[in-house]
Amino acid sequence: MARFTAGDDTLALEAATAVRTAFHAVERVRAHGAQGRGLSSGALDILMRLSASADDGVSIGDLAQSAGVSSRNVTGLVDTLERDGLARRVPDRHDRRSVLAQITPAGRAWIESFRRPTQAAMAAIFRDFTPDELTQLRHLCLRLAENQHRLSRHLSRNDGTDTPGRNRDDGTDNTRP
Amino acid sequence: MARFTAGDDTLALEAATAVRTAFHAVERVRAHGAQGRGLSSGALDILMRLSASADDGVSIGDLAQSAGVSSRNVTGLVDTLERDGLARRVPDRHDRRSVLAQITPAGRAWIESFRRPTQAAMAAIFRDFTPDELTQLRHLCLRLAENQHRLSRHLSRNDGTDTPGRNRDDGTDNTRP
DNA sequence: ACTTCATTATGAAGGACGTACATAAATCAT
DNA sequence: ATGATTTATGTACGTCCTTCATAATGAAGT
Repeated sequence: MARFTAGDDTLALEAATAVRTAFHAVERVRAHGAQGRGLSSGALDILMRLSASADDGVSIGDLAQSAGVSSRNVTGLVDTLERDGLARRVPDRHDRRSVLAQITPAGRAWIESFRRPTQAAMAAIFRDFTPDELTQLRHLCLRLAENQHRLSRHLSRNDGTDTPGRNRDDGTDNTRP
Repeated sequence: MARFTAGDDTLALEAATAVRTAFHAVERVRAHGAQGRGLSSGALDILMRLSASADDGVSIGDLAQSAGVSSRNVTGLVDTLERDGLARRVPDRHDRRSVLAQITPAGRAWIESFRRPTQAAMAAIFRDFTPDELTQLRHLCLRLAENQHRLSRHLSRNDGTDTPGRNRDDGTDNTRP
């Protein structure tokens, strides 16, 4: 399905479209699996990152950078998690501007109980994928993300605006007018 | 990045997260490439499908089914395309309930001029992917989508509600309370 | 010490996607 | 002919994500 045009350089476009379709597919199944549990995909992403990180928390900016979204967005997602008691905010004792987000015990419990149905859903959607194929898919996707990161860094560096400054950017186009 | 927990059954979860990240990466680059052109990802998806289909148009429902989203959503996206003059609605002479969406010459022109910058962007984000890897990625993603489709069909069939009817569903959970 | 610039998180506003439910028109089934 | 079903869409809503503006804090130069 969706062959679109028959070119040879269309390969990348087709792959991109396929990634989009796959994302929607995963999202749909995940939403169904976590039904009632009511954590949306963005919030879940952040919660997983918190769960994987050190216990003293991660700053909003670092979360934004690793998730590849704007920091404003992460603020909102952490709001959601905090409202549900799955995460908390603590001040950063080294930089009082910064806010560290931590996962709470309730958050860990949530993940634990969330693991089973979600993994069932994932097992279903990844039916007859071999472990090799899984790792391959994961590897390709992460390379994609890495390329994007490098690319956006490159773009934001010489994008006309002659900001010679540091610009340790998070991959977001926040620098554009 | 994002190893999360060290299990063996976590592989699927990691792959799913990677797909999500890859999707965001592609979206970001695509948005940058089409900057000013202002077609959002959903609308673009529909436009591509229209461009690939027969000239007499595709019904809203068929579009929804193939794109894997609700038909209401497609209605909105076609609204957008129509407002921009890239698509038009024509009545279906065989079924007067149905509405066929067609791509307009302006739509084709848009795609033509959109092809170059977007392919440049895609080439950039797929840097150092071999053609084999591209097709592999595409293949894996489409298998994912196919699994989801089958899965949701299966779920909606015996989901408690004893609708013995035909239920030629589009993969959406429209049947749920 | 004071000023100036950079960064951090967040408030405010908005666009887009996507969903569920309800509705009108048209078709199908009996 | 009557009732059920399908089709698209109106209405209402939630979430994600963005940009711009702002207050608090840090860093650095004079």
